Amino acid sequence: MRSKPTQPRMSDVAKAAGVSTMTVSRAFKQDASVNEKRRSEILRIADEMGYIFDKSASELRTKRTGFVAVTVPSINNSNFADTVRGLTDSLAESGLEALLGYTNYHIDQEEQIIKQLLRRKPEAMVVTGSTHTDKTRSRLKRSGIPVVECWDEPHNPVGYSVGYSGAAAGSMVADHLVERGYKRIGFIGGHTQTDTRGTDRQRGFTERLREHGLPHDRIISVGPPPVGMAQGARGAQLLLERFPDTDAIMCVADSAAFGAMTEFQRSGMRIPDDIAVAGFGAFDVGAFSLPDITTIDPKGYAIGEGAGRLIAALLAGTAGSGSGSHVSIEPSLVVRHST
Amino acid sequence: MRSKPTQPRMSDVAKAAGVSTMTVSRAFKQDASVNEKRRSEILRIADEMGYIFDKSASELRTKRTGFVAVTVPSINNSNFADTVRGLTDSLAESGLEALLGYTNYHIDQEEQIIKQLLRRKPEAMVVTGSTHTDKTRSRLKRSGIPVVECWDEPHNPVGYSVGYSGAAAGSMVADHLVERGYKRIGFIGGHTQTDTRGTDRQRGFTERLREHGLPHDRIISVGPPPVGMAQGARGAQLLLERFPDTDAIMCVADSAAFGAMTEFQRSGMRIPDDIAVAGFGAFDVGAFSLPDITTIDPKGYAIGEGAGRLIAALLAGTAGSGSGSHVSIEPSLVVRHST
DNA sequence: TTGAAAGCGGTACCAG
DNA sequence: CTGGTACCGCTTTCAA
Repeated sequence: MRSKPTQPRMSDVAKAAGVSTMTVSRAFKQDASVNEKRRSEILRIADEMGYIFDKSASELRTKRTGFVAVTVPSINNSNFADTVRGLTDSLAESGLEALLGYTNYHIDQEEQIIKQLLRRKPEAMVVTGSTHTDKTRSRLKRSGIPVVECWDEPHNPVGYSVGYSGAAAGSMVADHLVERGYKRIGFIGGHTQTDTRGTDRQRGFTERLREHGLPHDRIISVGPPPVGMAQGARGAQLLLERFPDTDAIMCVADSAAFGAMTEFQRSGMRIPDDIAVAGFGAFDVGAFSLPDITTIDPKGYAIGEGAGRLIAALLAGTAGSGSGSHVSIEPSLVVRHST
Repeated sequence: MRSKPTQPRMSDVAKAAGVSTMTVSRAFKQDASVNEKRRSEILRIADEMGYIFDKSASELRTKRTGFVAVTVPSINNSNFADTVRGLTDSLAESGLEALLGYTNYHIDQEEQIIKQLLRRKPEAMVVTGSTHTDKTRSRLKRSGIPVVECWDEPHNPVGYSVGYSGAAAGSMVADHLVERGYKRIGFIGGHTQTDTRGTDRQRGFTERLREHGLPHDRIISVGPPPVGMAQGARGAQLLLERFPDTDAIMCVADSAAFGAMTEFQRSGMRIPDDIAVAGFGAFDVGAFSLPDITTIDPKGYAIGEGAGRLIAALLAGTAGSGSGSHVSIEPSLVVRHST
């Protein structure tokens, strides 16, 4: 039985190496001036002792944490996963890490998560969407660090933003369906209150239908996000009950589109002959399904990458314009066989 | 223009509230003894000043960070997402947070991530799988904190573990296919070197085929993980080239199974009449596809929950048995129409 | 290139 | 219930 299983500190390493604590500290820095031979010797000894650098102590003294906090609604969504990858990759180039929190699509949970993350003093903050509680907004504004809102084009931005207009994306799909000759077109989405980005798409979609002089009231709401396959299937049932002569629908996400499409197929309908189906998000499932599903590619990786680059520039003081600037990422229509 | 935009410290709040720093510190703790009226007053003032508690300083002094580090291969996989949810939920009951890192299915990346996470002094560490670099193993062992390996039944455990035998899961599927009368059965999976958990399933699967006296060499390897829909589709093509008379396959994951199944369907084959398809993971896509896909439910949420409870017990000193104990989560077969 | 001392912002500990 | 003091482990600063 060992007497004291306490972790070694930097001073313990210093003692073992016969140098001062400062020299050990320098040995652990990239560019500090230490005798090279001595440095490798120190690192060897530290490793041997099982020394683990204490980030809390370092952070307290340097006031640099080297990380960016990120909040996403869900960790199981390929769009947000792409954004996190893009962000992680681009931040890595500046030696920054990303620390992830997830909100479950609830702005109240977001408030808690952001509060906790801010206590760790991130160098910048990336959040998803532009709908936040008042407390969150004021905390972010007062935090003194760069804030980037992703996946949206905020009307009332907290700071910077990287994304696209969800409404514009919705109208792209509407135009496409109208061009294809569909006349009785519906939309399946989530609750207007909670699925805020989905509601933007819906608004752009139905608004454009109206401009084309088509009915735009065939809207099915299937509950709070995430709007997945089960919700899409349920939405398809509701649509057939309420608007049985619908000839095309857009779903708020590809997962829902797949759920709806397979539900239609189960009831004997053919896609797109009996009903056309479009989605959003360019998820894998819509690329491999039978038929494959027309969708919008929102460029999730590019959004994350853009946010990461913006932050790197801001922290390096290389930023161009002033606060509140927006980086636009243009989504693209991907036409496939379901329409 | 303000002169000094520095964030207020606890002592600033104390000054503003006319109390000592200690009293403010106590006001911020759950169960500390402070005059209730004074406490709410202090919290109000702190909020008004935009004070943000400094976790680094607190951690340094208390040596408690209140978080558990978790590494998962991918953030875009519903199985791991379930585990993270289960873990987060159960840790929350003990007032602990989960901090997430992801490894991209690479043990070298895992080594880096774990090194970084350990510097933040987590109270415990949850990792996915039981394959790690030697450095990672020794770091984890020397860290002095509880370590839980998830999603596996390690032969050579680092500490605790919560999961199931991948091989046993594989044999369940083999038994099912044999029972259904299939004779020429294949497997589509990832590289043996990198897709370690998938390889466990494959071993159990082919081993059981051998025990049934059936051919067990119809193995298609489609590259490193993640083995998704594209890989499944490619695997289906390769299978038809190499073993055209195959009458059933298991895929290492439902995503791959869906990719393979739709590829078969595109080439005119019917499922399960021309070929049966089974997957693994109980992903949504296999529940809504046409036909729906027979799979194994690995109970990802339960794994996370189990790990969280184990950690909570260990940190509270309420743990039962000694080091190296394993919590078994039994996966279940979900029979659907694709077999 | 190296070392000594002070201090980052909280909290353990002890006194009142 | 409240306050004073020392100190957590590392790094800034200054001197050698």
